[in-house]
Amino acid sequence: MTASVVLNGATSSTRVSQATHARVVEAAEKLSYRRNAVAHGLSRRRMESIGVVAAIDFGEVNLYFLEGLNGILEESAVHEQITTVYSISDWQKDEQKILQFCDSRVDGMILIAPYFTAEFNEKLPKHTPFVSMHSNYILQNSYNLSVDNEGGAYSIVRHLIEQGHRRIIHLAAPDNLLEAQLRLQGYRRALAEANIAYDANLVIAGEYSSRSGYSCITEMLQVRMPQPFPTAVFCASDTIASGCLDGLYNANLRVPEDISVVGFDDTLMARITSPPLTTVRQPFRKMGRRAVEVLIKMIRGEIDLAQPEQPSDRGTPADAENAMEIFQTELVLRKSVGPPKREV
Amino acid sequence: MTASVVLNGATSSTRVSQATHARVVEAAEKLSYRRNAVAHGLSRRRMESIGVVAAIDFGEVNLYFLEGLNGILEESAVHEQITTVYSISDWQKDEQKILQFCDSRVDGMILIAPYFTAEFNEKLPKHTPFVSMHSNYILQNSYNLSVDNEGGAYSIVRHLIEQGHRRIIHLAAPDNLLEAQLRLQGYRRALAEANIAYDANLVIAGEYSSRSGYSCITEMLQVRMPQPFPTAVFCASDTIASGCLDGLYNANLRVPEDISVVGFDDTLMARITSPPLTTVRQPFRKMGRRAVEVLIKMIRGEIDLAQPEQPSDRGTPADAENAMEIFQTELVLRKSVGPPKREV
DNA sequence: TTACAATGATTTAACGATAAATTTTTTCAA
DNA sequence: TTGAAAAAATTTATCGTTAAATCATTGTAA
Repeated sequence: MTASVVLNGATSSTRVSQATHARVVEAAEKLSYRRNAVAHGLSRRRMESIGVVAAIDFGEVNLYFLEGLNGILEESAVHEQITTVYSISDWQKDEQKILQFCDSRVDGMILIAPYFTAEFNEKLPKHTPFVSMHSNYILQNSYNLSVDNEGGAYSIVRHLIEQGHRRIIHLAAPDNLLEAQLRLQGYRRALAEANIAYDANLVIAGEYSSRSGYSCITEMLQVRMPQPFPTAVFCASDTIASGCLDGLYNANLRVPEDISVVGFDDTLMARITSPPLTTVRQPFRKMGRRAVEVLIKMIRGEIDLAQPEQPSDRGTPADAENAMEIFQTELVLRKSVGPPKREV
Repeated sequence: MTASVVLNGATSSTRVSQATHARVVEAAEKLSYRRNAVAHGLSRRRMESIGVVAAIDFGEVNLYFLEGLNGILEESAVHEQITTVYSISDWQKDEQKILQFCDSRVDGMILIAPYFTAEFNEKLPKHTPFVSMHSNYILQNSYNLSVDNEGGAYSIVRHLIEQGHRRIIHLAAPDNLLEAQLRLQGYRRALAEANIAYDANLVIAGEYSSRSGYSCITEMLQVRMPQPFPTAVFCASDTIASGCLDGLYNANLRVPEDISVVGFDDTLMARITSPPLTTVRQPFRKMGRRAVEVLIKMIRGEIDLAQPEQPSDRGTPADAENAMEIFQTELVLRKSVGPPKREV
């Protein structure tokens, strides 16, 4: 007990004299004592650690995830929180696994790009605070951090239009993803605003991978062969765009001279493709940091989602809307966009 | 107790009847009981979790780290181990932090590319098993997984020589790193074997970043201006190579027509530069998996480094050499190498 | 019937740290 | 010198789980 007070600063009523204090410190030094975090956690009912659940694709390095993770690690280091990464392969298949992770090893969880059903949402343990990032479903009883997908898509398509493009392909993400739907909406809004008719033939949905980008653009060029020939491609992610670039290269189309290409995300990928991609920056790192900030507040009980309304005399009532934050995107101009080529 | 036996399979002498068993299961279901991993860990003195310490550069995404981490996550999922990532910014400055991580929250540690002094090595807690990957120092009382840096460098430089190159720049890594020294040695061995005199003027040491690659190649071209003009560059990493490619592009040198470039690592980077890099593949993922395998054996006491020699009658004595495994590299041929250009 | 398994249920102690309560010792004013 | 407050030291109970021991049934063979 004395040791606990001296070395770990336990807040007991125990008092200890200078002499004893010194003796304890000395003994601890000699034995190179180190507090057992597990026992400490059990006693305090707080492990000072947070969990991150993410579907890291085992087959391919997931840059998207890593940028967010870096933000999380950064911020949790500041708060002296230990970060545990729970890696799953599929949100649907691994539901049981996710529940298992909530075993009081961590005090709260950050879910990166979860893909939930409302039923599963119900099953999440009530005592664990959750923060979601890039969720495809607005989680109940959780704090959601999202990005303005619609606005981001709108702004980059608008940028293409401002450069003179009017025939713009969209290599979309899987259309069961809310994110993908919003990006498509942004694309359509920009077109509508410029009085460009929406042509479903120019939109093709694949998945988030460069392989998919490659095959979709190839199908577009070789099978669909839209007329008049498009002068730009809006890809739903940088990864898709990188595959798209390969496909265009194979088709002997130069970027941006013959055709312009833009991505979405601004991961490392966008900087190292050739040409580097004009894209929409998602503030992954910032969101990761914010996720930790919010989660810690939830753990400390400073944010209570179950109690959306505060006593009326408190001024600004924290309402249910606060359980969601939307981050703005930013247009990043690089070299993959040029003016449209005159008709071939 | 009964619940513990029924639900968690505790190996107590406690016996439970069919009826009680059913009642417990039902109650657990109703309460959606989930074992408290912390209490379990305290009692069993095993958390079923491993820690990974890595210096993730906060400023830039670290692909190198991620590939290894993916292997680790993959394998630890197989063994139902929880993986905690401890991120530090500097191995020297954060020594205290590293010691703090050994707080029995994890049963063992994997160190990715640690940079240790012998004194610090001494301070590592004896009760925690350590496995190092890509260490720049052979850790005592730990299991070291390394890659054949010398051989890898040798093979790729030899490949350049076989293509006809004789004037080969080496953009080296920081020379306080064992790894960098070994790669330089491999470079020299390949040259020596082909009777090419070593020219210190062609070697320039920077650090592992594309910025450094850019500035080193630029200095080489604009300041040192070696004669006869080199026809190839051996970069100590893919990241360096990517910067080098930029520098060459700026200098209006085409790769591989005017000059060939090779890297080391075969991270994602090597696949997406333009042209894609011929490089040396490090089996990151495999090493990550192996690290977990070894660590788990150490935790279970199946590998005991303190006891390198087994009783003589046991056949193959596990000797101290077993505390180290060296992985072979593999040459990956892509598009960044061509025959040397005739003298300009 | 007694004895003795076999079976089921309950209790105790431990993991290491902590909070609070209790006991012991010291200090100092009356 | 006494006595009460202050300081120091010690004890007890708890966190949730587990291992082993003890206790209480039941059934079965002699």
